[in-house]
Amino acid sequence: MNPAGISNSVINRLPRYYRFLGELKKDGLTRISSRELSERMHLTASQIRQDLNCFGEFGQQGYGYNIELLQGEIAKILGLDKPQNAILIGVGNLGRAIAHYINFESKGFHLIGMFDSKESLVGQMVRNVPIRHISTLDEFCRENMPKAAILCIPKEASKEICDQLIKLGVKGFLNFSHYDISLEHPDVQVENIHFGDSLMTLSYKLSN
Amino acid sequence: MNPAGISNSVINRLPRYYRFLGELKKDGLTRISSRELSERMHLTASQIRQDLNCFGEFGQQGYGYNIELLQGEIAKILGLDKPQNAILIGVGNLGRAIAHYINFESKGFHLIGMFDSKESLVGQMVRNVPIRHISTLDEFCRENMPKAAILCIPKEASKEICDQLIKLGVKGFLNFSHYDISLEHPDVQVENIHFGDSLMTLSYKLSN
DNA sequence: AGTAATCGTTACTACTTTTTACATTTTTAA
DNA sequence: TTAAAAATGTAAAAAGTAGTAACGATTACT
Repeated sequence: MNPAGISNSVINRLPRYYRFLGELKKDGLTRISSRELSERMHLTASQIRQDLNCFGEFGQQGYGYNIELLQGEIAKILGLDKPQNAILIGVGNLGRAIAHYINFESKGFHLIGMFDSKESLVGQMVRNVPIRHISTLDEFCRENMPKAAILCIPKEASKEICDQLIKLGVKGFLNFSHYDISLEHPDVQVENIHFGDSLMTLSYKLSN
Repeated sequence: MNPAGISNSVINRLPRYYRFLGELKKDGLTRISSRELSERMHLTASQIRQDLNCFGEFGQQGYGYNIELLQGEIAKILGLDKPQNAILIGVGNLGRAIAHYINFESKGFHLIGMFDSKESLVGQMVRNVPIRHISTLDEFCRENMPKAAILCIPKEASKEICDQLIKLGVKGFLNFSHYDISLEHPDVQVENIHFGDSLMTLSYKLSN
C-alpha cells in the first residue's frame, strides 16, 4: 500500500488530490475520470494516473474513479485514518493561533498537549487541551509517547527542546522555528514552515 | 544583478544563506570560505559557489567571502533593501498572529494595512497598523498601491478577494488559504503556505 | 455486438540539479 | 622574494527527477 521510494513531488500532490476530491464529493459527484480531474486541477491526466499508480489500482477502465472510494484510499495512504498523538510547544501568538486554526483530527493527528515556559499560561485551555509547563515535558512524553511535535518557539530554544524530544521518541516535527532540525537524525521527519523565508522568496520574485 | 532563469532550488536557498551569514556576523566572524560554510550548512562547497555565481562574484580567490559584504549582497538580491508595501487580509486568529509574529521590515515588506469583514475589529491597531473594513479595500489600494497581499482568509472568500486584488494591481501573494491562486495569471507571484497539507505530508511520512 | 471511453503501465524525453575538475588569483609563510 | 597552500569562478560531465506520450487491456454504453 505505502511502498517507499515515492518521490516528494508525488507525495506533495496527495493532499491536493484529497482536497479536490472532497470538494467534488461535496458537489454531489460520484465519479470522475483522470482527464476531467486533470482539467480541474490544471495538470495532465497522465500524471494523475501515474501518481495514483504508485499506490495501487483505484480506478476502473472505461469508468474512471469513484470519488468517495478514491478519497478514502488517499486518506489511508496519508495515514489520516489512524491519527497519531501530537504535542505543541510554545503557546505564544503563533502557537495559540495554530491550535485554534488547524483541525488536527482531519489531518492525521490528535493534539494531546501544549507546553510553554510562561507560568501564567499554565492551566489555560485551548480547544479543550490544557497548557502545561515545559518542565513537565519529560514526564508527559514518557507517559503519552507523542509521535509528533509542532514547534512554535524561538530559534534560541529550539535546539535544546528538539534534542530532548528526539530522545523522548518524537519522530516528526512541524517546525515553525528557524532551527535546522536533525540533519543528523535520518529517522526523524521534518516539515519546515518558514514564513520569513517565504516572504523573502516572494520579495525576490517581486523584485525581478 | 538579478538575471532571470534562476532555478527555484537556488532561490529557495538564498534566505537560508542570508540567515546563516547573519549568525556568523553575530558571532563576530568577518570572513568565511565556501568549504567552511558548506560544513556548517550541511551542503557542498561547490554548490554554494555555484549558487552565488548566479548573481555575481562576491568572493576573492585565496581569501573566501567577507561575511558582512556577502550578506549585504544577498539582501540586495532578495530585494530586502527596498521594502515593498503589503497588506494583510483577514485578521482572525491566524492573521493576527502573523501580524504580531513576523517582522515584515526585515523580510522585504512594509505592512501598511490590515482588513477584515468583522465590524468589531475595525479601528483596532496591531503593531501600529490599523484594521480597516474590507469594504474600503478598493479605495485603499487605489491610493496606496500595495504590491503584495498576505491572505489569511477562508477558502470560500479567497477567490473573490484574490480577483479583486489582482485587478487592483497586487502582484504577489503569501497565501495561507486553500484557494489555488491564479494559475491563469502568469505575472502574479504566489507563495503558498498550507499548514494542512504539511501536516498530512508529515502524517504520510510517519506512517511509513 | 460493436464502438467509445478509460485505466494501468512501460518507455521515452526533457529537464533540473549536483558534482567534478581545473585554471586563475590571492594569501601566507619561510 | 618566492613557492606552496588556499580559495574562487566556471565550464563540462554526471546523476537524478519529473513529466509526457503511447498503447494494450478492460469496461461501459448504445
